[in-house]
Amino acid sequence: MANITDVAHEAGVSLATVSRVISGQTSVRPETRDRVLKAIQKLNYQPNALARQLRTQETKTAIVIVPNIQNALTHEVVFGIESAAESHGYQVLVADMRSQPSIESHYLNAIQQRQVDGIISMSASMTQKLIQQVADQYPLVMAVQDFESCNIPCVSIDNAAASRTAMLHLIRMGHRNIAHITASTSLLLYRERYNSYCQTLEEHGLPVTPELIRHGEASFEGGYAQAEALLASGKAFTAIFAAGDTMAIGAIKALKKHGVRVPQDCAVVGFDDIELAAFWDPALTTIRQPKTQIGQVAFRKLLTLMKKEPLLSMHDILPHELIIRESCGYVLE
Amino acid sequence: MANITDVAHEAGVSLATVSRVISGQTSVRPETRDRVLKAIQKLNYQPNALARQLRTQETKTAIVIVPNIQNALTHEVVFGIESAAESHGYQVLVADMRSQPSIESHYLNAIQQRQVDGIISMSASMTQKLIQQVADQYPLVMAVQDFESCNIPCVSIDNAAASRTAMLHLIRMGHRNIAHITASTSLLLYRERYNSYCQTLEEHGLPVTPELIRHGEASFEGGYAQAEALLASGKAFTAIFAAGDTMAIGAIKALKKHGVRVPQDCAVVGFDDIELAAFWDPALTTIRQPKTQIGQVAFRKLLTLMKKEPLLSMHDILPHELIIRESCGYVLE
DNA sequence: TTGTACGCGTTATCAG
DNA sequence: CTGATAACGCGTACAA
Repeated sequence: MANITDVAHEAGVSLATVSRVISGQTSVRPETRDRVLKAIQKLNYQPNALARQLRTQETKTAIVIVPNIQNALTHEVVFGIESAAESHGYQVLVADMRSQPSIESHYLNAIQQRQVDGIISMSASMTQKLIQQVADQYPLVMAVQDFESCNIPCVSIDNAAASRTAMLHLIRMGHRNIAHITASTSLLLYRERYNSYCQTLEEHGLPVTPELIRHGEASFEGGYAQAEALLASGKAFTAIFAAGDTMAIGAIKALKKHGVRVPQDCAVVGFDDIELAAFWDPALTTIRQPKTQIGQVAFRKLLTLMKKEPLLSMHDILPHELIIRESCGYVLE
Repeated sequence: MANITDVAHEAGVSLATVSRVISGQTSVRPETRDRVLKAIQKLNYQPNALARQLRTQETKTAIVIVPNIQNALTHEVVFGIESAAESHGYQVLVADMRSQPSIESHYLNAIQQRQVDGIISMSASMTQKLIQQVADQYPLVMAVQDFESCNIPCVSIDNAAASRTAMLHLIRMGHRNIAHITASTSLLLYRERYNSYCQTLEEHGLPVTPELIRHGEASFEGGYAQAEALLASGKAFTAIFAAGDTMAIGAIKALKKHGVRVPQDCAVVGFDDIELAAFWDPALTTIRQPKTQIGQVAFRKLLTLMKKEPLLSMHDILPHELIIRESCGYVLE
């Protein structure tokens, strides 16, 4: 494979000139430039990225850590990151924690070994202390997920407000016994949604019934199991607020299985607005996160960090949206 | 950030010795080794991957091209690739064509610029000529997808045999009017399934009805639209063989919407066995591809290519499996 | 067993 | 506008 010296030789110039032609930064005499370009063509020359990166000390690459790329939410955010990255000449490298559970060390290595210039993390499952340490040393921004009272740049929606939106929708439709299906509140994101659920209930003088709150796995199966547990508890409820669409969908399946009609007998509202939400039967009423936008903003934030420019804000809050479909029935404003 | 020279200085040895300690190849006197290790610890030294790669001329990285990582099938295969890669000390870089439609040039660049050592492609959407060219020059293996009469290493199931299995299941259950929902036969994989559908029908003296064969998009919506077209055609059918689970699921939804019960009024069999297949209502009877295994075998094949060892076989055919669930009713052997 | 010196392929500085 | 040359950080013959 041809290298820059070969090209220089072929074009009858010094390798410095070839470099100049490639970078296009400084001016080169048109005829010289043409000769070089011809030589590049002829030898099918491609600059060696490694050598360039070693020299410039930057890889133009960001790594993004995701809990599970299979997750529809994650995927859209990554899409946003990639589109923003591409328009700035950056590559992105996706590290899926599902494939490599010891990803902490893995991505730490990636940045310490200078293989990437920055990190976007959508996972909050490692210790806050560790990630804070990394964030102190290297460009890092959290997306979707966040930590409590920390000093790490972050892009997300206002989970408390979004949950409140969902709950108000349910309450406005006359529901008084509203159950909550969620995942582990060790993740701030679920904690915020849970707290907001309780608070909104209280604000409206509605009871917070422990039996109607179930924590489980954030998956189809998790939602299914939790809905069954709800049914088995014997406590009456006419609505479920699920802290994620997969759980909501699982719950709907369980309800249907047990002869509970959705939305007639029980309304369900989800969270995230994954692709399947619109296709499920009944179509899911849910809170939409601006997934692509979160990704784009996160990358731009990372970019200013990588350029060592000052951040305008530590935490960017993007707007959420209530998407009304079939699973709650309709409400006329 | 400390480099190897700093460590050498700290340990009072030459940088060559440090390098030896790190690689562990040649022998170093135990006390010297200890001094070096201490220095590494103290300075929190991490070798610069770029410099190392530039020097050794290999990145220990493979790139995998996927049409859409969101696809459940794709994702499992990638998982298999990653697990095999990890156990051999390789990293894998996933390039999603959805994010970067001009991926051809992209991955070509990646390997030409020496950023990766090999390629696994799950996409057959670029021209065969181009990919053949690349395969001639660099380590490349196809997975899941394939090209006709080409000379590119490949790992997949036997699509014709698998379709036959699905069709035989339907025929054995007494179906005589079987429809086929599939995607564009410009992809060999769908062409093989389609041909096998026709052939199996003919073998059993059953009619091949053009109106009962619909080509569309391989998605929920595609399957939905195609099933509606089937219904609208007025031709009678009691079963559908869908060339993909997403299409099968979309079709089931359309059938239900139009009052056709599955499996009582119409049986449906899918292809791939994606995660949702088991969770959909009714649970989908389908052909399972050994997704993880395909990935693992593909990586091992790539590895022998990268090591410049001879390939034992050009095309590895892995076994498929008929998974019987609810969407066809049950058959007693 | 250890150290010296060169080269991997670039970019950047400094003369000319 | 162009050319020589010094890094970037590492691995490895070769010599000691």
